[in-house]
This record gives sequence, structure tokens and C-alpha cells, in this order.
Amino acid sequence: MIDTRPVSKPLLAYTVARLDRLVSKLLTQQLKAMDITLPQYTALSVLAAKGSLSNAQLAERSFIKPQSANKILQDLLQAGLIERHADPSHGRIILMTLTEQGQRTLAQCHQLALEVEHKMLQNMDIHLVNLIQSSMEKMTKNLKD
Amino acid sequence: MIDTRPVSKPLLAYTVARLDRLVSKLLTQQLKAMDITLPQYTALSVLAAKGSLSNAQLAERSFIKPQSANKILQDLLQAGLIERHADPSHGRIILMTLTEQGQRTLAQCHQLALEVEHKMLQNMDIHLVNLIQSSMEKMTKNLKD
DNA sequence: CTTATCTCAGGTTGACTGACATAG
DNA sequence: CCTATGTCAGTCCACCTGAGATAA
Repeated sequence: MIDTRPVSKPLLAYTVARLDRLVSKLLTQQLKAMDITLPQYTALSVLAAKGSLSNAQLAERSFIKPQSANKILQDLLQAGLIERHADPSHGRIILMTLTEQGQRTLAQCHQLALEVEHKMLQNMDIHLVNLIQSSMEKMTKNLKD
Repeated sequence: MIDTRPVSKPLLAYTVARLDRLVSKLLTQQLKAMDITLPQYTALSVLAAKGSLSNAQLAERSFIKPQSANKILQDLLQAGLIERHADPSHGRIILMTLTEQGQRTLAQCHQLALEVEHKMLQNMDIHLVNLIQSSMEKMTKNLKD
């Protein structure tokens, strides 16, 4: 029997989505041991990288609504992993920073995440991986504008 | 003031997740005009590409549970976009294929998805994009095993 | 008996929209 | 007034787990 189906490649968007679903699944499993959800780990990482961010800033960077980001930050506050600091230049804005416990927890979570990252990148050229990462950042920028 | 924060790059896993969140958001918005959800469009695309798949096969490919895939297929059946065919070689397996209406709908959805894809890939080298896609498929394979 | 498949039912999570107070 | 921000409340969706029937 002759196969008459089209042999067109799937969209890159599909390949990205499929990879992300698998990565998220594995990462969520790993983080469960630390009693941290993936959105919580992500927020913790971004806060640590930026030093401090407001709820609105975190939401915009993460492409989610401020109400969604607020829920994540409340849970991190509850767990004692971050703390609030009033922005001296603007009374309404509240900046979030990691507590010492938050930094220790983040370091442990990062170890678990690195295991997944290394498994994902096994037998891959480091220069190619860097090129892929910068290309994907460009794609994100393309879609933002 | 001197910035003493570490300048280490984020994980590739994070960059993938951030891009996927934005792509999924835009794609979901576009598909709303066709009254199709992103999981439905994805399932439709995979079924069309493979010709026909069982619920269990679709679930495994998509890294979701059979119960989740079943819900999606039921909705597509309800909408008349796919139809069921008993597998002649195994009484319990039910293969799914696109109806003619399903193929027409998929073609229209694909046009909307291509708009997002093209925006994402604007000013990017096609050969690099192909290299990125095959690399990401390799990453998915690395994580599967 | 064991395994794979399909499917009904209910639960959880991580996003959403709505509404409103407050700071500038 | 208008805009941006924070936050309380409720909703929705896409996944999940549990349980059970059926086919090889």
C-alpha cells in the first residue's frame, strides 16, 4: 500500500511545546522533594537573578497576570523564602527579595534542576546549545513586539 | 553602587518554558476564532500527520495520561472533526482519523498557527531554525530515555 | 492471571476575569 | 481624573488520580 500522507515538518512551535511539557513534568517531579512547585522555583530564580522585583514586574516578565504572580509570591512569603520591602521611591510598589532561607532553598532546587538540564543536553555541543538559547530569546522578543 | 549579583545564564529549560508560555498564549488566542483549543489543535495535527492513532498512542506521544487524551478526543468527536474506526487486528483498540470537516478545520487552524510561527521566526536563518528544531527533538529524546 | 486499552468520575493546579482600594 | 499597582474573590481549563469494564 502506498502512503499518500504529506511529509511536511511540524511547526517549531509544536516542537517547543512538546519539549517543554516533558521538561516541566520532570522538573515538577524533582521539585516535589523540596515541597516547591515549578512556578515557585521559577519565581525564586528570577527574583534571585534580578536582585529584587515587584509583583507587577515579575508578572510582566513571566507573561502572566499580576493576580497570578501575586498568588505565587504569597505562597513563597508564607514559606519564609522571600520578604517584602517597600520601594522608597514609590509608596504603592513592594519589592520582593530572597531571604537567607530562600537562597539556601533555591540553591538546592537548582541542583535538582541541573540534573534535568544535563540529561536534556547530554551529547550536545555546548556552543550549539548557547546558539540555540540566544536564538530562542530572539524568538521570544519577536513575539513580544 | 557595585552590582555583586552573579551573571550566570539561566537554564535552557527556563528559556524553553518562557518561549512556550508566550507561544501557547498567542496560539490559544488565535484558535479561539475557530472555537478550537490548543490541545485540540495539537491532537488534530498529530492525528493528521500520523494518519490514524489510538487514544493510548496519542497520549504517549503527547506525554499525557490516556484519560486526558480521551477527553480531548471526545470533544473532537462531539464536534465532528474526527471519527472512530475499530482496529481490525485488536478488538479493544479504537483508531481515530480526521473527517473531511476535520481536515478543512485543521487547514484553517494551520493558517492561524503559521502567522504566529512566522512572527516568531522573523529575521531568522532558515537553516539555523532547522538545526534548532532537530536539536530540540534530540533533547526530547534524551529526556525520554 | 496478567496486561493493555478504553472510559466514567472526581480532584488539583495554574492560569484567567472581575472588582476594588490606594498611590502618584 | 487617569494610570499603575496590589490584592481579594471566583472561574476555567488542562492536566491529574481512582476505579472499573473488556479484550488478547
